[in-house]
Amino acid sequence: MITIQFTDALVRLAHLVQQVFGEVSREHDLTPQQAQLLCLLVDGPVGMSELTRTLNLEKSSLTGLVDRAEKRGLVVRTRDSHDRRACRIELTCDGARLGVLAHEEVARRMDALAGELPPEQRDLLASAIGGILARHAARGAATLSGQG
Amino acid sequence: MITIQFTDALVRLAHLVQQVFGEVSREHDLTPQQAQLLCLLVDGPVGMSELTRTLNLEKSSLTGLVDRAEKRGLVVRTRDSHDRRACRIELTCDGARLGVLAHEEVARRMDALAGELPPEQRDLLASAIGGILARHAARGAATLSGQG
DNA sequence: GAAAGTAGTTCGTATTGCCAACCATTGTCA
DNA sequence: TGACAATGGTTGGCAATACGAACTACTTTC
Repeated sequence: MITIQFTDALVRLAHLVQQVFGEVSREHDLTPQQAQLLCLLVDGPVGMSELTRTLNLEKSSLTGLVDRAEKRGLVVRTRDSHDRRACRIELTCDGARLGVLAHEEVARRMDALAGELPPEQRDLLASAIGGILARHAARGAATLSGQG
Repeated sequence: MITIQFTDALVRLAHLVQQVFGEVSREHDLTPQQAQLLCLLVDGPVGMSELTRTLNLEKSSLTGLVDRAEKRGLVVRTRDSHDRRACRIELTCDGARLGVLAHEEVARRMDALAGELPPEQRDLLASAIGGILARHAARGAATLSGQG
């Protein structure tokens, strides 16, 4: 097994994921960003502010992304009943269909790529990544509360 | 330990890497794409065609990226001595400095995020990713030779 | 009830990325 | 040798992406 530098491995992996995501998006006539947005919304409507955090985007960038998705009939803006400034982004039927399709297809391909890994390595990989993500989340929270 | 879906884990990890890369780039007044380009060139000059494959970009997109990087004095185009159509993209001193800096800083942060992992998990992660990348490379080669 | 904060939008600008069309050079092969 | 395909890059036009600053509208705080 070739041993590559740890960081390089992560960076290349990220690049690979981007690539798979891009291919799948294109096959469904979506931009990668739109596909990402749809995938994020399959579990239910989300507000703009939360989306900017999840997608790590400036709010004006998100406005544009949602505008274009709405124009294509993939999502709709619904007013939030508790806060009249806020809105919730919700999938249309079309959007939901595409979101699920794209998500499944990406999962299928990533699974195919990881298919050779023995199951226990696979689980370990998932949990190791879970640890990294958790650490990053904690780090982010600490930074926000002034410990950075 | 929270168990997340395998694909989701990979996608989120990719997203995290993107984020770190973006932060570091910005701190050095680079766009993520420029930083990526510089990092790719630290080992020596590379031709446009090879770069399109590595970066998974259309050739015209790469022309633009290199144009802007050249305008900023980060890289230069040198003619290839064996093929008068081709050129090699080479770092300037400035570009090399920034490329190394960015690469080191990204590595530092990824290491920090992975720091809590026990060493054996870390190695496993690296080699598992290596396997995935190798599989993808093989798959790509097979596709190119008509077995896709 | 004024001031400060939060949720989103608008506007202007640079970058990214694709495609089709193109030029120049190199390779093929009849 | 000389046409013709293939390869390496560029150009031009276009849509999408992303940022920052300025703005509106609503909510919270004091």
